[in-house]
Amino acid sequence: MAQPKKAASIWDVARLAGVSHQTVSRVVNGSPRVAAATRDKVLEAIAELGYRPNRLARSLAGGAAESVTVLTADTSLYGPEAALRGIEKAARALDWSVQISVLDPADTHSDADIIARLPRAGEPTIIMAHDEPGMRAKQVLLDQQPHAMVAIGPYTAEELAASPWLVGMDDGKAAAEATRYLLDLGHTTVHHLAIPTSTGTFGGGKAHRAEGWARVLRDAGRPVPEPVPSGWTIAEAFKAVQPLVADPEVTAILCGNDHLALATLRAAHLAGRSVPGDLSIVGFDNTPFSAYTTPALTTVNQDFESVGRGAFELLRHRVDGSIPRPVPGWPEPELIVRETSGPPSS
Amino acid sequence: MAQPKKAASIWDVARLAGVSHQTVSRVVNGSPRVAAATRDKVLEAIAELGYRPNRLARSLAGGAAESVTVLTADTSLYGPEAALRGIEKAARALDWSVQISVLDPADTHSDADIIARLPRAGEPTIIMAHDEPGMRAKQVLLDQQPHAMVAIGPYTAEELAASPWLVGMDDGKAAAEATRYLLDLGHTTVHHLAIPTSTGTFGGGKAHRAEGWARVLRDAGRPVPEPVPSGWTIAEAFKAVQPLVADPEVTAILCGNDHLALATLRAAHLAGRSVPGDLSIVGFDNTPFSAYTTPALTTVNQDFESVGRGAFELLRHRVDGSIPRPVPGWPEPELIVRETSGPPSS
DNA sequence: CCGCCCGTTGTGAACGTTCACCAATCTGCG
DNA sequence: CGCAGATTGGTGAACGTTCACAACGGGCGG
Repeated sequence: MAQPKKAASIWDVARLAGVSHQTVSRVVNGSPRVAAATRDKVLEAIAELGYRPNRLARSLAGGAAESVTVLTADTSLYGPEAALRGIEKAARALDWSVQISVLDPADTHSDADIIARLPRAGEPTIIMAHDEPGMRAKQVLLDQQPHAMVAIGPYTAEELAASPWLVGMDDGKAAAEATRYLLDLGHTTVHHLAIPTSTGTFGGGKAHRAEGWARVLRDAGRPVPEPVPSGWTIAEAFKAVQPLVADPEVTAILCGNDHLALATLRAAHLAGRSVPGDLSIVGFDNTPFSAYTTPALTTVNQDFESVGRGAFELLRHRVDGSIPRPVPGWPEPELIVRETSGPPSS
Repeated sequence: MAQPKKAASIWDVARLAGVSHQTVSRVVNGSPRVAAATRDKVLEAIAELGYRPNRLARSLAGGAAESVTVLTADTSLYGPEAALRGIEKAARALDWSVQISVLDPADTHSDADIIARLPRAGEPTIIMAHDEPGMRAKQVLLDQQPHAMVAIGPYTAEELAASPWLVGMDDGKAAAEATRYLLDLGHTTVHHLAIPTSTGTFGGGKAHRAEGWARVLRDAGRPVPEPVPSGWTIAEAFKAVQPLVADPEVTAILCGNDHLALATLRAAHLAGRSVPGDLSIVGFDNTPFSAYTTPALTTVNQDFESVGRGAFELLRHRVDGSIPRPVPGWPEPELIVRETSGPPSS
């Protein structure tokens, strides 16, 4: 076995089993309208030749897609990486193949560039990119193949209910919870080190982290400090957060994700401010390392892997109406209090 | 534009341009044997219809593959994740598509399972999995399609030279360098918190981290303590390393990667041992967070992204002989001394 | 002025599968 | 014993592309 010969096709199996190619196709696809005896013959031939159906030909001939393309902004971020993992797992369980395509802002200027990135028209696609090219890609897909796309992102329950192609969690609510927690601890206000958003440094939907944070402060009648914009990398965050940690008035910082929180922790340490004594720091995402920093990060747990799985299920439903619409089921974001948060020093 | 109509095919373009489908094919593939006037007509038709070649049909018809499958163990590990990023970037630049397939030990028992995981026979594949199913997958591929596969892993320069389908770095050498550094600092010996390997807790090739570590100790005539096996997760590492940090005799620990090092750092902190005063800790990989822990991790930098790019280039060369064999070009692993290492307290 | 060759274009057959239909063979019932 | 209806199987045409080869036209050498 295992010659470098050409792979067996459906015709080879048919010849060996003494049936037509169509019968083989039926057996392979588990059609009920084939006699048991015939099925056995075919199965035997399949085993003998080591036949495996050719995905390409299958899709070409208009069969089921059995393939997803994941359009993502950056696989080095924890969120997308975890969601991708969830998608891949779910896809693998059903024997779908997963394509990945990174939407680099550097070479994604026009809609044409985005269209060119799509492997083929109608290819089922999950998009998780909240930056500018990502939003544009979403729009393009929505125009071209709304039935074969799903977008992952931070959305409120209402937004999710309104758009059947959306999947995600309400980051705003989670950020609000974290902010309220810090306020309850006795902090006068909470500062925010923000991740980049699609529309600049601030804003986006109501479900964005910065929005939830600002909402709580406003509702509580507290001053709403200007959020400090950071890039995605820890190095950028470290630089951006300097003025914040240097300011003794600042007693609590809500960070856009755990990487930014780590940078903040480090910056605070170097600035000689004790955490949580002088300064409380709260992260976002519950990235695996966050339980093991010193002190351990207080953060908001997010089950991105489940969201990824949910996105895949929804996509399947949309692309093939016969599958029941999945009920979005994953844990709500949840604040995990560890060691970087506490009451202000007085 | 952007109707949900069916995508234009090569025939549609041909009809509109008033030429044959083959001529369109020639234009699309940049064949030189097409008159300029004809080419323009075709190009115009292409633009008007928004035609994009169908990858599936192209591969089916025996054209160039333009597609790689990455077989990996776990995308949540920094190494594979970074290498995948490198592969994806290189592939995207050439407009290849990237498929990803995770080799889960849980559902990869027999060779048949592995074969089933390959999208189609002859599909160019890069494999980066050093665990048991990974090794088996490598063997299967080597038997079936040696010309269309490349494996990434820790290999010595000799191993790399001997096997034209191998790509990687000599982790053993890097580990040796780190160990020697600790010895030079004055430590009597160095302990090792080891990542899982293909063959159990220890061993594998000469280029494995644990091998390089042990070699240096032996050569220096130092006691070679039993390496402490850890799983891949930080939680597992944290548990596994407890006896090590509790033992006052232990003054230096080389960790199999930065995640294990972070766990060790945390464990040492909780055990009341100061770092680097009582205990030196050295990590591996220079994971992005490692410069921002407190104290900052001394570690070994690895340019996995470049390795990934190199693997892709090699694969291209192997699958299409006309491309020049790439010279493996990426930075050697390099020790980065930060704050977690120092002389023993004595 | 004829034939040859080159540059250019067209024709037909793959590739491996599914889909829509049609044909043959059984079953059971009147 | 015949016939409707179910059950099972086969046939041919798609899908969108490339490959191998044949055909057309014009320029050039003899």
